[in-house]
Amino acid sequence: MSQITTIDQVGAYVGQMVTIRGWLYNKRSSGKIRFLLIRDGTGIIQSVVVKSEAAPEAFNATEILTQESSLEISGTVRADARAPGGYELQVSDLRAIQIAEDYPISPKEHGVSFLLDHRHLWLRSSKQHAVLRIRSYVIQAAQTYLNRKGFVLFDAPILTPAACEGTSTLFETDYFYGEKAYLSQSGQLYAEAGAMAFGKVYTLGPTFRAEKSKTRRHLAEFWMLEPEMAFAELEDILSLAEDLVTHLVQSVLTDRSEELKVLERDLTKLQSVVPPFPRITYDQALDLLKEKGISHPWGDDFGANEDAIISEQFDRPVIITHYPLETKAFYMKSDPQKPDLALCVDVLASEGYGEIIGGSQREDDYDTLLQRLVQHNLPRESFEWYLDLRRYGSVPHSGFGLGIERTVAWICGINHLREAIPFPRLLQRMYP
RNA sequence: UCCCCGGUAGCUCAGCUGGUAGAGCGGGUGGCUGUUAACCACUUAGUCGGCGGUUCGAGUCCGUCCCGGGGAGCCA
Repeated sequence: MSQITTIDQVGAYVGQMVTIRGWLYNKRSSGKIRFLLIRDGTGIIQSVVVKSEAAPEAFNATEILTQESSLEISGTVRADARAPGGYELQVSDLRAIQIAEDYPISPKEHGVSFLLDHRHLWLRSSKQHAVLRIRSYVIQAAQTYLNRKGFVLFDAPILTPAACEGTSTLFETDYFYGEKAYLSQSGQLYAEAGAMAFGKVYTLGPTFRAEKSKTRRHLAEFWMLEPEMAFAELEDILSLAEDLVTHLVQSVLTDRSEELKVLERDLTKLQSVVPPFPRITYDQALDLLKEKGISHPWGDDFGANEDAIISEQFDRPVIITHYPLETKAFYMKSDPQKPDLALCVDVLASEGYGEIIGGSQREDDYDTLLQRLVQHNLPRESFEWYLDLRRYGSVPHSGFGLGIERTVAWICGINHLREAIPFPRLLQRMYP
């Protein structure tokens, strides 16, 4: 048996014999010469089986190989411009491990519903593969970035006793002894406790929303990255958000160019994602909408349409701050200059991808926070621990949440969040 | 919860004003020594989402339910 390697490494073995273990992606036959496209998770390579050159058993094996059959294949690596990827394998030996039967996903077109029913197999196709590799890389790059800045990974619980924000609908489940538990919609409140302990923390994990959202921008289960910093004001997280988003986009551009190519992503759109991002206030956004002929009442949050029109005006993500306080969550701090505004931020991705970041400076005064809890009809008992953070050494602090799937979908240029997570949880769909 | 669109072969779809279902792909068989979603020939393939109604006759019209997709609201 020759040197076992992976497809992404074959360039180092030109002229040598190697063994690849993988699956049959597609095959073409022209009688006595057969072309097998093999994938192994790291890439795809074309293998050429010529009757006069390969072992007879190897040539015969190509006969029975069906799409997605698993196999082990040995041959000489050759550079050839005719092969997709630039290298091909001149096959001398081939062993089928398992013959796949009636693989449902053909290289032709399929509908969304069918593909989602076969998500466990759909993951193998090259576009999905590229998206999920970029997802993996985005999460890794975000963590590397934050770790380097001195942030501590601080995992928040998923089972929580009550609403974090008191706004959205939560998934409810049974806890012990008749108690109820709710799936977390945000790790933020816990991250605030972490910030008071460690200074700078971030949570990273799944969050859950039980709203019956039925759009391409919503998932019932999605991943969120939530940095939280003590001794930080709104301005500090605006810089952090801008810097983090830039870092993610530029890192993918340099380190995941192959995947972006598979996705046929317009790179110029990503290349322009560099500081400074435009920063406008809610009031300025209203003016901007008015210029476009849209009158939006002061006090109302923007809908999908407004977000799209605002972000269209810029070639990079836009930072919107100072929304009306009354529409926002109870923990947001009001602007001392204009108390009816919140010290908060939304970052809208470019190209109409919508909100990828939402954050704020947090209310750090005990009495004000308590008053706001009451205003929002939230049960004080559930938040005693949270109030403690303002009793014992309260400091100005701020943070935001970055939606992983929205960020990945935007970077990849795909039009639905369901492709940005391995197994999406949607309103009508929890299988597979 | 509301609004719009859809459900016909394993997949993607066509099927006009009602007259007993068709193409491409896939599967199968055969051919081809450089294919690129290969190609060529032959072949296989259906409770037309369910139920009820109108009609001599319903994939087609009506009612109703189920399932899916897109959007609104909510938000990452």
